[in-house]
Amino acid sequence: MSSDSLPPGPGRSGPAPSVPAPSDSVEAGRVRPTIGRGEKVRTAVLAATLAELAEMRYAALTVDAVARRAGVHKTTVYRRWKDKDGLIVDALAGQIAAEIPIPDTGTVDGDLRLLARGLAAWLRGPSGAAVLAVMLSEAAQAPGLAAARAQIFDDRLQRAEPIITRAVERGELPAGIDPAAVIKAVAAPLYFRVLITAEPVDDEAADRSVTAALAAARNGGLG
Amino acid sequence: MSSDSLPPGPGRSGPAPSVPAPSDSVEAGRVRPTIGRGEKVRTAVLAATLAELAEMRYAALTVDAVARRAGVHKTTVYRRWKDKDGLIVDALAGQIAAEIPIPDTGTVDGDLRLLARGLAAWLRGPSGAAVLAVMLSEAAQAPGLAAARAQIFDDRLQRAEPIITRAVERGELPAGIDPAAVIKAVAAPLYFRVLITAEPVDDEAADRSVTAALAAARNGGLG
DNA sequence: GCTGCATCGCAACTCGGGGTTGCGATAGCC
DNA sequence: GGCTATCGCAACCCCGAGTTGCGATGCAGC
Repeated sequence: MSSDSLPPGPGRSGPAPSVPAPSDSVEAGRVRPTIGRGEKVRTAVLAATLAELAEMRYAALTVDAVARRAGVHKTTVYRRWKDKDGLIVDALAGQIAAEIPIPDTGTVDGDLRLLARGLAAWLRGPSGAAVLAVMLSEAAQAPGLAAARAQIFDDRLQRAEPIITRAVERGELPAGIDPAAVIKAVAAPLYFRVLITAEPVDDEAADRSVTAALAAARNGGLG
Repeated sequence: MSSDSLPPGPGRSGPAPSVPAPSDSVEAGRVRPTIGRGEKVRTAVLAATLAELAEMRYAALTVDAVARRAGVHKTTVYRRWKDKDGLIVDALAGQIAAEIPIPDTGTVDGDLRLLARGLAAWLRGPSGAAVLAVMLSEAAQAPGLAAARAQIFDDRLQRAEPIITRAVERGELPAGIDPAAVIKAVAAPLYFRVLITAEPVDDEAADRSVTAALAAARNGGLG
């Protein structure tokens, strides 16, 4: 399956192998930056992958369709990415960076409300759909994806926790509360709606989840 | 390669049509006067499907493997079920009947705690894994599965709501509360753990979700 | 026990998607 | 304008979803 497909990042430099050795994973070890044609192909294919993925049907995604959509030949895709999983992981890696904004309005209510609405919007959008489609597909077994999964949710959680710690400092929430538990309590109903009940994930749903989470948090239900 | 987890067993599912209609909806085109050999094949294939489903991911399930496991030829499977999706829907229809018990202990706390623990056990077990694997796969687009999904979760929800209405009558929870919201507040964190954070879904997690849901419910967070 | 019919086993097939290979065409950089 | 990496292309392999025709067999009823 997929194996390592690390996002290239800003600085990469592959030493020798002109002909991609098998260890030359996905596309990280490009010999030269090749900013000309190569990068254009790369972004086009990645965008096409996300577009196909946004249709929420992971298994229905064919490499040939992605290639055609990107105006590229199937072989070219396989020359740059090890396999379908690698391509998807790489495409999603870009989406992971597009984080949900962590607000700082001065009150927990405001912060959580904005956070929840941001999460709801993300879940509603093509990016969230694509990430969820892959995360919950059988491809989630792939090691690269397991890491990406942790990267998405844990990092996102960690970035949101200051909302709660600030609230505790302000006296809005009781000390001894578990920040992560509060964030999860906000997020869980929204994921639940998307994945299980197929109810709409709108601002109203976001607000309700915040209300419930705060009610629980203020009365010892969390932490 | 672990052994089959769900043998048809000495339990139910005799010749009596305990699960009558839903199966026929899938392969309605076929007349079925067969009660002798046919039923044995049917239960064997269905059990094999569940077993494969529980230990593998959805997309890795091959009809050939199911047939071999059931001691049957692939053609026979296709003669009884329209396609792979139909087979899976049918297999899961039997699992839907295996409900999570709805307790009645006399207190909301007790009821919800048992309910949550039952749900957690189901999510942990092969049946829950199989249902979730299919529900969240691309097969969820299939019309039969959309119906099955609603059947599973909505019916289950409706059966659990009396827990809350009883609690309101006893004065344990404020009137005007939304019973469905409370049940969902109990369930959502457990699904969240299974699907997103991959945290264990044990009795402790179940209890925590109940505590949070009740804290929210008693303080106007739900309803 | 024997026969008739439904069902099952089997092999051989089509179709499509994943993934590979060799070669020729081309576009970018120097 | 040349050099070389990259791309397009066609042809190929492998495997799993479904299909088909035919022969074998189990299960009635007699």
